[in-house]
Amino acid sequence: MTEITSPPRSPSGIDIAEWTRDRIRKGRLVPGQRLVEVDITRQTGASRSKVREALQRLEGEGLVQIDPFRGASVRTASIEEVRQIYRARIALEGIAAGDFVRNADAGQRARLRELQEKLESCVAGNAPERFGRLNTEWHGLLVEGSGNAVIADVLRRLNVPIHRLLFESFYNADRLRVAIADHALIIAAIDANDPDAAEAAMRKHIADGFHTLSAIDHEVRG
Amino acid sequence: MTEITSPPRSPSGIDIAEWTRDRIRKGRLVPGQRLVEVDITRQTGASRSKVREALQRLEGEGLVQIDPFRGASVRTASIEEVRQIYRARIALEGIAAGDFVRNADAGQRARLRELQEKLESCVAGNAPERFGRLNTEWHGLLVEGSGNAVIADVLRRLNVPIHRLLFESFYNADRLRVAIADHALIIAAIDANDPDAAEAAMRKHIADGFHTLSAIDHEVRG
DNA sequence: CGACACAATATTGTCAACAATTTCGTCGGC
DNA sequence: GCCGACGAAATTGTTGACAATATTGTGTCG
Repeated sequence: MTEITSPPRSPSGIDIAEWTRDRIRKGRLVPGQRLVEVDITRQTGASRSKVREALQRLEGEGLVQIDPFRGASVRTASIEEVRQIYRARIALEGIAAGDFVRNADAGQRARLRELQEKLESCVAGNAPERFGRLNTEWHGLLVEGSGNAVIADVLRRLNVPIHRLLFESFYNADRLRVAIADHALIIAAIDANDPDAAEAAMRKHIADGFHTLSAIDHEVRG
Repeated sequence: MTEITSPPRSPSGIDIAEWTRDRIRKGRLVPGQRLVEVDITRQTGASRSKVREALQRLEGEGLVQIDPFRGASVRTASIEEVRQIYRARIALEGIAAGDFVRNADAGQRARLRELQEKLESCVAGNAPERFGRLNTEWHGLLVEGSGNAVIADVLRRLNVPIHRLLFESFYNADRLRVAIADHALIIAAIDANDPDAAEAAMRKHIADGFHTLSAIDHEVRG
């Protein structure tokens, strides 16, 4: 062996797919918005070929929709699709909670409790945005601790179309308190080393989250 | 209104992504195999740009892996990844079985029973390939009847990397009989209108499928 | 014979130009 | 004022050429 093989450096410039993904996540690009190739070209400095490849990739990931001769637009999730996504979340995060009990190490358990305390500190201060971020982190940590990268990846993708929704419900102080109580139940089941109880509690937590959402939606539209 | 708006016809030629996806599913392209752009160009008649866009899309779908300056190759699933995929299947097909009880109409229930009878006819004839196809259809119909297109889509993607594996286990006659018995249990739960029992039976069915697989793998490699 | 340097080839990365199609604005008729 | 025809602009579809990198082949030296 002569030399450490240098890691193959990426082709060049910034990754358009990542750039776009970020802007969708941050809410800078709203659902339904059209993604004009030349605009992205101007804003990123990349050529159209790269932009087109990135958009195709994003359609593969299910983030954007491409219509012939009409280009790409940020995919919109209908109410029915949101329901279906939540159903998938119930299944996946549920089993992940059970697997967290089975597989997570002490450090991950500790970090989960730390995050929980931070979440609790948001209740008094009424900080919904911060709560939303920490909540995302909490759920992410739980899935990570389950030791299943495939499920983690699927959940990341499923969450993108409903990213904004995940934050909106936390502007209601009651919802915050209920969510924290749910988390506490899940953590209790984890501490008791009871996978089934953890799974059941997580399922209930997410189902409640959806019900809160549909209530909001009903209010807004009705 | 002057004329029926003609559906926007697709740009041109065949869809490279679909063409490649098919060849992967059919086993014509094995995991790890490199996908050279020019080769696909020659075989499909498309230009390289379109091939590149298709490959990017397929990487977005998780079917292929693209390394800088080395191109695309059919993604290989490690044993650990297969385990994780099965864990996700347990969660998703489990909840789908429960939702089938809640949402499927009479026609879908009838078709499920029809397929089951066809599956049973394979046991005597010892037709593993046919059994594999019908089995895929059976599981597909169940998810379709659950009324959740999101879960159906996720499962389709998850199944691609393990497509061959799904067939291999059925070359064992015992496994065929066990699988059919599992299906019968699930159908019994459906007929009894018991979602929880259906979910539990489906979970067990898929978990058993994975155990059979790991046994085969152990045998082959050990 | 094996290891290394170096050239030749194969393959991927990038870009700009042109063609096809949609979208938008304008104008005339009723 | 509304509707359609029609042309201009905007946008996407497609292709080919060239640059950068990796892979393979070859010959020389020890």
